[in-house]
Amino acid sequence: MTLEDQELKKAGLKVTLPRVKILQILENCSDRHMTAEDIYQALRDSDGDVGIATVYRVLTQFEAAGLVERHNFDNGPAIYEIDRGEHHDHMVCTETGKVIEFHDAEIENLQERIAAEKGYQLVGHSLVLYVKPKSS
Amino acid sequence: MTLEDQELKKAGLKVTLPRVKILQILENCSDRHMTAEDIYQALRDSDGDVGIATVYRVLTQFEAAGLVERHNFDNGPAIYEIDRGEHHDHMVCTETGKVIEFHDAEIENLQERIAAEKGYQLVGHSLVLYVKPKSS
DNA sequence: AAGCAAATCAGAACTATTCGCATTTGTGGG
DNA sequence: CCCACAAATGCGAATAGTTCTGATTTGCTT
Repeated sequence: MTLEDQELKKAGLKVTLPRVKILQILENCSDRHMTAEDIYQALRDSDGDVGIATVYRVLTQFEAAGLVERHNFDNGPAIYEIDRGEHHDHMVCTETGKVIEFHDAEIENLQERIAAEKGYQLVGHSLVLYVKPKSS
Repeated sequence: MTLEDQELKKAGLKVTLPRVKILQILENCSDRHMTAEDIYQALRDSDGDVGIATVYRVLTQFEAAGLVERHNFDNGPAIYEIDRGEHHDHMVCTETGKVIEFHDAEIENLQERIAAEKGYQLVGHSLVLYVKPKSS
């Protein structure tokens, strides 16, 4: 029983081949941020016959189970990353496409305060900074 | 020559019926935030025969001309609003769908600083707070 | 090892948006 | 004021991303 198997069990999900493989791909990918299509290609390149529909279905379940997070940058496809329990926001380089994670406690606090000022309770947020290399 | 006509001329766009009507709809809509489909329906209800493709085309041109702003909330359709030149971010009520605008100079500054710290220059950002009524 | 619910596959369907092309519509020049 | 011509439009088809459907397979329970 591998580590991935245990994670799936813990999440109350049956341990199937597609699920294990997708979890491994997400854990081993270099920059931690992949689209469903990226994962589908990675599966295809390695061996198996996993349909794109399964990739989406599994990712949605993983999200519901708290194993991965889904983000929507601008208008492209959604990107997925392993949820390590450390909340962070993203910065995307408009020239290289590079994704950088960051966390700022002050911004988080201000968000709470702004919601409260308008009579609401914050339940979530999405913050993406679009940036370019300093000198260009 | 109406006000809308002048705005279009100033933006270097030919004054056509679809463009004038779409601009009016956006200016008169109650909460200032509409999807392309909303606008298409509003046109349909009033009278004319404007295709959905034209609605999208015109909105894209308006955006390029700085007349409207497009925003992508989560994974639904894009929403459009008249650009009054006052930058603001959005808060969306997860229960009522209500959209509330806000602006916070401090958050804006922090964003600049964070980008700079990582060696980048901020070129844009997207911040959406998902909220619910305080007592529920 | 058998049974059964859960998961998967392939392909169709769906939503949001854009494209191609034949037709129509504004606009500047005469 | 009218004409010509580029620009804009309408419609339907195309695309991208994602979800659904229904028949088949797979993994957990005993």
